[in-house]
Amino acid sequence: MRAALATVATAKTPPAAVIMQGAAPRSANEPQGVSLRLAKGEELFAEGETAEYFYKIISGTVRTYKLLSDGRRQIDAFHLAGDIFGIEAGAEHRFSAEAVGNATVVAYRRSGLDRLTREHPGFGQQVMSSMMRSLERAQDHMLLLGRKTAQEKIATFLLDLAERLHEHDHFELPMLRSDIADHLGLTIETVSRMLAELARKGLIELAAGGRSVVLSNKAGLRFLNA
Amino acid sequence: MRAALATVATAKTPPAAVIMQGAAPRSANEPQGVSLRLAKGEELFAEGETAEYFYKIISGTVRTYKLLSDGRRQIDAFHLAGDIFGIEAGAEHRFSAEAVGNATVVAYRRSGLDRLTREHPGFGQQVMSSMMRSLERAQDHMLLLGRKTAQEKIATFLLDLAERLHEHDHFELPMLRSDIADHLGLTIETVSRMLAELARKGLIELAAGGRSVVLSNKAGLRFLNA
DNA sequence: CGGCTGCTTGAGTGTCTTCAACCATTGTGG
DNA sequence: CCACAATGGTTGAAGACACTCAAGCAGCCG
Repeated sequence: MRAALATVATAKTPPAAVIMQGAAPRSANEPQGVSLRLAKGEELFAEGETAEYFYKIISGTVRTYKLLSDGRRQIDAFHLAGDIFGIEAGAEHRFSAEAVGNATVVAYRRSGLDRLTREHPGFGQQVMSSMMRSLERAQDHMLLLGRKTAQEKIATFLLDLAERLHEHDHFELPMLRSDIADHLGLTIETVSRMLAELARKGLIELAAGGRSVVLSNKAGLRFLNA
Repeated sequence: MRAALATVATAKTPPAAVIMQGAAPRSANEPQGVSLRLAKGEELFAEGETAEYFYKIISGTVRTYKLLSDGRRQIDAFHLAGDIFGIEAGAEHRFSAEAVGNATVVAYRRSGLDRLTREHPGFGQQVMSSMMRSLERAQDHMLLLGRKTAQEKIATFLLDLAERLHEHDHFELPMLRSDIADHLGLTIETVSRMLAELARKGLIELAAGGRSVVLSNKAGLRFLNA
């Protein structure tokens, strides 16, 4: 899935060529970063690579995931506009990251993080609280993965996504069924069936090849949220 | 499960009576805390409560967990000696915490955390890196919950526990089958069956009412770890 | 000794998966 | 401009893995 280096921006070498494409926002509280355009499916970094940068999403969606040796995949999170991800305690990235669709991100040098948070306290807050939120999301997700039924998983996922996209009751799914499946610990068939079932029950409406979702009965969905 | 307040120490009111019981270690880098003795099953705090303190384990094991409305439980982590837990981004605890067996912890006022990390930089590091480790553990655990088979879950769990207990190949399980089940997203019967199966295959040995475990073939277990 | 708690084991069931076919949409080349 | 391949999604039938229900066992404590 590593995108051809010939495309828009090469994820592996942010510097030079790309730095021109988009200037990073440079307010008082925001340090300088390098803007990157990612094509659909393009890889930002892979598990085990040295973590030189961490990232903030400007637009689009990025998935971070881990693989088992036989190819089973767990997507631990979808990162949306404004989210920060890729900060590591150790030297290496502990998961891989790819753009779900076309996306724009800003890359910040990890090496400068200490100094950076000192010089831009607001940004430091942002990084810290983003890590906290990651942890909280991970904890909620463990409950989902370990103890919720397929239907509850889908209901929770849709409600959560609507909120994070700042949409009330209608939005487009940025990701494929296979992404949703690997995020919720299901198969694509089960995802499809559960969506169909929620639609049959009148809790949601599906359209546009199953990518457009209307939450027609949020209370009903929340009930499934247990 | 909230322990009777008559027992050793009352988890809900650390101050006064308890502060005498054990003095917190007071090195240059470690701020003052209040030492608490917890009886088996005693509750430290509950989901939704105001987070006044966070904790560091001196001895024993503490489980943190979330519940669904119908009682389904997900134990997100077991905390062992040296671990720090209970730090929250918001005002409230986002999960509940109980002692698995008898345990000793030190409680630190959360309100002083900012100042605390400034005055005791070493301790600040400890808190930060402990949060990072929590996040990493959570990410690994999501992979386990979402994509591993029952047998793989048990193998991973045993290897991980041995490492964290600083044991090579023999240790006592501090927790019940029901705790293991709720941590791994299984039932107690499946936990029991998988342990029996690993024993039958010669990868582990069980004794002492199933609480004593010997890892007789770690390579074999690691293979199941995928 | 008897009752309690925790663990094990067996039989049957169900939820989700696997395997497979089919359909819809999109993009490409003749 | 249409044919056709490719990708993504749906639906059905069969199967498997883990769950539920149930009984029995072991260790522990009063």
